[in-house]
Amino acid sequence: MMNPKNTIVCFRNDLRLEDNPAFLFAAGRGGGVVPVFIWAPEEEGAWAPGAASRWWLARSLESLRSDLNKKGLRLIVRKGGTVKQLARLVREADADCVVWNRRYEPAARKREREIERHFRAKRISVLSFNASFLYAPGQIKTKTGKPFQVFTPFWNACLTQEVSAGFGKVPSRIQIPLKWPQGISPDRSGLYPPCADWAAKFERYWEPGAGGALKQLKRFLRKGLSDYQKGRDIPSDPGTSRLSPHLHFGEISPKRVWREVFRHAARAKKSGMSKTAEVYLRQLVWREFAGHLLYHFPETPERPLREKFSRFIWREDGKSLKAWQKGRTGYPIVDAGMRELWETGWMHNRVRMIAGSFLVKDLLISWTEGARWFWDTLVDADLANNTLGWQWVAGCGADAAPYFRIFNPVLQGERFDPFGKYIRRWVPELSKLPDAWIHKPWQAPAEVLEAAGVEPGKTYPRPIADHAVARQRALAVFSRI
DNA sequence: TGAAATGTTGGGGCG
DNA sequence: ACGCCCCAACATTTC
Repeated sequence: MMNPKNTIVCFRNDLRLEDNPAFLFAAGRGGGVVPVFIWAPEEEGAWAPGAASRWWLARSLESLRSDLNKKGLRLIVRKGGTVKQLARLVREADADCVVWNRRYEPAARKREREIERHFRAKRISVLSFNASFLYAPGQIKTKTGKPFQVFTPFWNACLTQEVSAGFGKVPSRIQIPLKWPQGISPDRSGLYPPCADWAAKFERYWEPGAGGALKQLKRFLRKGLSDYQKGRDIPSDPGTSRLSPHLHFGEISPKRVWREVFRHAARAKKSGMSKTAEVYLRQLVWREFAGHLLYHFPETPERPLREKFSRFIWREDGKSLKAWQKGRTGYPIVDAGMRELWETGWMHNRVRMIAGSFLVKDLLISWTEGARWFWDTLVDADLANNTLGWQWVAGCGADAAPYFRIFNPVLQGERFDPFGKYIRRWVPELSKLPDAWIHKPWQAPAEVLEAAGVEPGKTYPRPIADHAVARQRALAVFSRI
């Protein structure tokens, strides 16, 4: 057999070297390895990466580039037209094989089929792998072969299947191609968001890249996991894993997370899966469920899964939408969440549900507006997770909250932020209010407000909707479906 | 991965 | 000592 020529590894949402099947395949194949990243947002349809995602991506690519350099490899960044660029790279790098890890979003799958068709016709081998899920989308099915639409049976079905082992260590020596194709630097590719000031703040909160992902996992295992069941619901505490952006960009593999959580919990508990580990792993499988649903129902980013909701008439209310986006609804827990999002590119999941419920049920504004805003501002923006989350809140998706499940922002605040720690951090103009009023400043006596320096309507907005009234309205409107 | 309305129970104040 | 009422506290139903 002839010696293999060079192999192109097309990086996508798998920005790591460990546990990366496409990269490991290329490294083990014998020829030189040519790592490339092609920036082609115009190929993502309506869902080109948002501003926060682009900030993360640019930083993560720098990290990947540096990790590759340590192996003597370069990262070739190209812009525009994935098929065209890959075809050029194959010629310029003298390659006979193109490999990648699959993405499962509808637009990405379409692109991958084009790549396969193009190269098969040219006798270039193409090979792709699942690196982003524990179970490849499409793998988990009901007994009748249909996709699950309820989480718990999906979870049970997952548990009957072994999570396959990871993909092994990166070899210490990787063959380098004789000549490198030209690339551009990521900052010339248009990745950086237009408003750099806004994204600059993110530097304080995140470390994109495989190194940062691993650090975050270790931190979570050390500090968050043992009290996860309670801690995950307290938005003022660092009780959640905060792995979502790292997982989205594939800086760490879910298999590795699964393995390490399992091992850590087993060591602490002698045998079996401890309760707290199970609660976390369930969350990880919610991510699987989201990927699975988007795979089987590719139209759901734009349309409700449950048909009946298509004819629901949402309110058009630009003013309220703006107030929600800016964290000026007058409901402290909602505003704190929206401001945390704007400041850090992330929001605690408990607060995502509260803020989402407020938009959809209290304001009767379409979940797609919420999804669009999150898409642009979240560093962990992920089409599958975002779609599932918003359809869940609106009650129009799989295993969704029933229409009458409406969050009361005051009660939720009092239950999950009893001492107002989260509010005081993100809504500082209320910080001097006593705990008893911090979640409902409009009810506070005048002297309390004055002592705290709060002037309703001036220093902090009055509620833009009366929750009790809004709840009745939502019940009336939703019950018609 | 709610909240409000409604129903039930049991202790204690009081005539 | 007894029955009546009030109302927390908890449970169940309804939206």
